[in-house]
Amino acid sequence: MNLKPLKRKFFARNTEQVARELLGKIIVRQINKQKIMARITEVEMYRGENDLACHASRGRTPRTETLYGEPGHAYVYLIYGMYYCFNIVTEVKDFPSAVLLRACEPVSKGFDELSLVGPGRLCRELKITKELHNEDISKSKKLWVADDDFVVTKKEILSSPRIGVDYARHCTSWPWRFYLKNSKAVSKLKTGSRIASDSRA
DNA sequence: TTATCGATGGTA
DNA sequence: ACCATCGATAAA
Repeated sequence: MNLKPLKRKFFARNTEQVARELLGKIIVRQINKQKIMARITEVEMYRGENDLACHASRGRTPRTETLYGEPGHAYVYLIYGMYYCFNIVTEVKDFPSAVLLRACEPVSKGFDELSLVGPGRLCRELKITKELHNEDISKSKKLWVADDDFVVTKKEILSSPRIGVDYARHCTSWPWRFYLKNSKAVSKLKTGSRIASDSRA
């Protein structure tokens, strides 16, 4: 398994391309020499101030400063008072964009099949907290993404609207959620069935 | 099976 | 007053 970190160049590209290529990669979380690993199965992209679902849609604030910073840094924030969400900043400095990691399937032992599904659960299980906010994951010893030479073809990737952004008006329907068709470890909106627009290729 | 609700705190 | 969530519970 190739656990070398993806470099900044990987993240310094078009956000959709980065989002799609992150699928199948491995998140490595190292806590004193102990590595927890998980394969990315579901992501969402948030791009620019014109994306009403993006935290930067209301401009540059102390909170969103990291989104405007160098690509390859972690944007970690607290949601609903009790969960963290982990994003990776993309593109170029001063343009706010990132990819939210929504679900993984376990690579390390000791995880239930679905315990890493959902952005809040993923962070809880990988122990990603505000301590890692703004961490440079191209250089970090605590958190990075490894290529693992895992091959994902275009056909294996599906897209849908993003989850939980009903407030984002015309941006709500943008198909900026990407996930692996063949993975069980993707979030479901309603019990049993995947959401309607999941069928697009 | 689907719907609703409470926990809990940073942000603007 | 929101909110890129989750888990529990109730209703049907």
